[in-house]
Amino acid sequence: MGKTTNHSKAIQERKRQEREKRIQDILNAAKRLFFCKGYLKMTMDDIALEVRVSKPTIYQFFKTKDELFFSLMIPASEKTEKELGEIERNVLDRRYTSGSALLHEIFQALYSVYQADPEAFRILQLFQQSGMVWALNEEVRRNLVAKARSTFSLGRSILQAAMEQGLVHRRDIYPLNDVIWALFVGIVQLEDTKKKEKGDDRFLKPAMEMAEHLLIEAMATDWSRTARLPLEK
Amino acid sequence: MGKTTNHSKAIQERKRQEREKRIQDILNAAKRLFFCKGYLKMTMDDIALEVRVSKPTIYQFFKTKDELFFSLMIPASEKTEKELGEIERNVLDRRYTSGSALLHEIFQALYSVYQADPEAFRILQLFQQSGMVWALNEEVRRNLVAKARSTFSLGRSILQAAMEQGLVHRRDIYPLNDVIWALFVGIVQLEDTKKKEKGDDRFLKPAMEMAEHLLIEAMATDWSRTARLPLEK
Amino acid sequence: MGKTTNHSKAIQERKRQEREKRIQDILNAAKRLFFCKGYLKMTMDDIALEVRVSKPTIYQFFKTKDELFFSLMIPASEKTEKELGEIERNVLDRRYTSGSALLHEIFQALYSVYQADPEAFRILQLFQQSGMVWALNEEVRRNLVAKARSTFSLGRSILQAAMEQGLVHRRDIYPLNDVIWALFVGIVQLEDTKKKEKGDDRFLKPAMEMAEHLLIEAMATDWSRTARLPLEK
Amino acid sequence: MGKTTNHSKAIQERKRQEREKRIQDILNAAKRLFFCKGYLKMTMDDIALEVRVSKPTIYQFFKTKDELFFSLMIPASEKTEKELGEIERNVLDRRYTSGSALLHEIFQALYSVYQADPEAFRILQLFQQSGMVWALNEEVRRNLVAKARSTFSLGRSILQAAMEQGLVHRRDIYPLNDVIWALFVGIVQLEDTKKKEKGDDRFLKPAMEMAEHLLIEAMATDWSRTARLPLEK
DNA sequence: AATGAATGAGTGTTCATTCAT
DNA sequence: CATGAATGAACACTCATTCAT
Repeated sequence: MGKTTNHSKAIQERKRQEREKRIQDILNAAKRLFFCKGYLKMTMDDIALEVRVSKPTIYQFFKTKDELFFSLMIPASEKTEKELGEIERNVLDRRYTSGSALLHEIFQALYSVYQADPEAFRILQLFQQSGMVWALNEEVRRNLVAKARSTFSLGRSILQAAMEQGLVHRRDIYPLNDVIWALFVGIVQLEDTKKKEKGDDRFLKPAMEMAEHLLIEAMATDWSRTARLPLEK
Repeated sequence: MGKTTNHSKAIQERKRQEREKRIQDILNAAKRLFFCKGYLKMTMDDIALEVRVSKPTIYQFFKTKDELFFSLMIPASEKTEKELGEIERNVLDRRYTSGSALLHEIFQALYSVYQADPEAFRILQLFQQSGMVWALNEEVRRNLVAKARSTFSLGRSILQAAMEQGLVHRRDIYPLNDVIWALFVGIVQLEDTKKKEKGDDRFLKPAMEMAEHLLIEAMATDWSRTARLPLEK
Repeated sequence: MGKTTNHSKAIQERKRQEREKRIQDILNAAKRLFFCKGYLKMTMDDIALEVRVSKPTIYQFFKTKDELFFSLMIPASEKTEKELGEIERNVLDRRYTSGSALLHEIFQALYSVYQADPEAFRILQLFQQSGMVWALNEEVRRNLVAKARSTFSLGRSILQAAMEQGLVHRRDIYPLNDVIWALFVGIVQLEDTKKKEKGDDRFLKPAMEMAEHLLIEAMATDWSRTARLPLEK
Repeated sequence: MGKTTNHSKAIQERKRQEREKRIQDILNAAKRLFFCKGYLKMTMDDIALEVRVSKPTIYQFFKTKDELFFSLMIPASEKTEKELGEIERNVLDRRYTSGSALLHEIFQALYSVYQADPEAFRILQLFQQSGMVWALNEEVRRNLVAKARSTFSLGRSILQAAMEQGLVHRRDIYPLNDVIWALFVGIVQLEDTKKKEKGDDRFLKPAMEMAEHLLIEAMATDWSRTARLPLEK
């Protein structure tokens, strides 16, 4: 009997893995197609064809097209939360000795999220910005909005602590947080547009570095007076 | 005979006006619907229903859906060009005595474009960012891309002159220009998303001001050393 | 008063002529377009554009699209009737001394109708054969059918007389008449198809001559025994 | 296990058959409607309604309306080729001892194609003659034109051999071939028109026989001198 | 008489989603 | 589980025809 159990356990495990793999295949295909054709122009047929699976099979894993696309965004969303959560912990533990170091880390965090899964990141943006969010199920949407809220809250918390520790100049936290986020997102989008047009993304990195520099100059207490001159050629 | 002429002239004039008005009505409805439902989800039927006109009537004025939507973007695009063009002329004429004044003016310009027609502005962004540009006619798209290019080129030209005149710190112009534009666009989008969620836009102004402040601090030569402290509460 | 009358008469006359010309222009444009695009694919807009007249103006002269196209066929139809009528009169007057002469004349008649207005001739065929006739008004259709009937009746009458005069071998008149007509029409259509494909109509004439030859050989009493051999190379 | 295999095989077979039947139903409905309304006036809705199937179901089997209608013509086209091919083989094998026998066979062949599927035959004609061919896909059209070319070539080949064997009088092969084809097609069309008008096709057979007779008289070497008189009543 | 503008009623085609097997 | 087949509901775009002027 033990044997049987082990055997069937092993089988079950294999099945689970296959299932997992199938789901991943579908998500990857969906992601790829999302960028070739856009959300509305890409069809379930397209995905099914790409994964070489029948359409109903996709519906076995995802109740609707919307849900499928929501699933695309989860990893990026969670990684953002994780990365910012870590920075928050660090700043609350007073691990940063300068504003520039902190800001660098924040930018690194956001950038690493983007790097880890650029497409997921852009999907997240696009969904939010294009109003597609409103086409989603109530449930799916609430989830998405909750995640976004939590991310923003994390950002404010970090800034709050940083100001209290004198790492960055004091400012109104709400708009400051918005501006940092907007700056990052704006660059990603702009460079994304360029990439689509010109086919290369060599502009993203310099823009990111420039953004980080400007932000540090404007915000970090350790930078303002001393280290400026070398930057000017 | 003079009477007749006047009469028919008057009639023609009225007809022209009615035509113009009808076009405006269509454009307005399209704009509104664009934000309720998005480009692809909104149909020509929707528009026709809203304007209380038959579908073919719309096709009398706009050859295709694409063309209709392109028409939506023209005013914002042209206003941007005009405003930045003026600033360029001013900076070439050395009318600005400080970097902060120039940067303030740039932000004002962009902001005024946005204010004049917030929806058109967002459409412009959305089209570019969502890849819908690629669904447009070759001709329409080329036009759009050309406009964007010209705007960016204008921005770089302004920065170039400003650096040469010592108004702003020297930096690599390309990414700097990108970052400024991205910052502005990012804020508009972010606040736009918020607005959709919460229904008010009281967050836009503070974010804009914050962005301007940060930019001036980081870029303007007249600000760096002296005027910082008062800003910190 | 006489003067006035003359004057206004002249004006009326001019107007009538202009009207006539306009109608001709419309018919010509319609004919041309009919062959470029086919009946259903060609639109009233197309015609209006080609004649540089507004659409309602066309409706002033032709109640419906159908009527317009019916008008296209009238001349060919009438010419056929006239030509065959003349041959009938000749044969009844015993003007033909040989079957070959008569058959040659019949073929000449049909061919001349075709030559006079090849497009009208083909329209006539196409309408009949494609079943478009059934889309026409009852009235218009009846007219068309009546014309066709009269043409066929004329043909039979000619054959009848020719047989009685010993010009052609005796045969069942109904199918014979049909076969002659079918042969002629079949050639026109076949060569028409070829022309569309290859762009030249140099095949029509030889085919016609061949058809005439064969018909004469098979039908004419004056040919059967004697004149065959020279035809064989 | 054998059972299972058999079972699933049987199921698959049944499914294939049902599919085949559905396709046939669609083709039949299309054919019928083609003659009621013509190609352009008949809609996919009409067909769907007739087959009592939803429109998308039709699109599962036929990519476009064009393709559907092209499919209508294939059988007739292929049967023509097959029948003429057989005759060609026979004549090359010197199986025919008289021109009249050969010509009779040719007419029989064409007539049998027509009989097997009169509507398909007429569609073939109509498409070619109405210029609808030009509305088809490049690919579909090329296919059609190729088939037609091959049929004509076959006809010429037969005539060539027949002349060389002294079965028929020597003539210019190209126009002769055209004339035979035109005669046959012309009769079908003419009688088709009559049928539509009067509702019966009792005129087709006599006309066909008359055509065959005339052709044999004019062409066959074995007929010319002797057997004529009995034909005359 | 002539026309600019308007429209009702289609067209072919697509797609997310659901069953029956 | 997986799938072939089916479909309701749209959608962009067209066209013959009619008014108001």
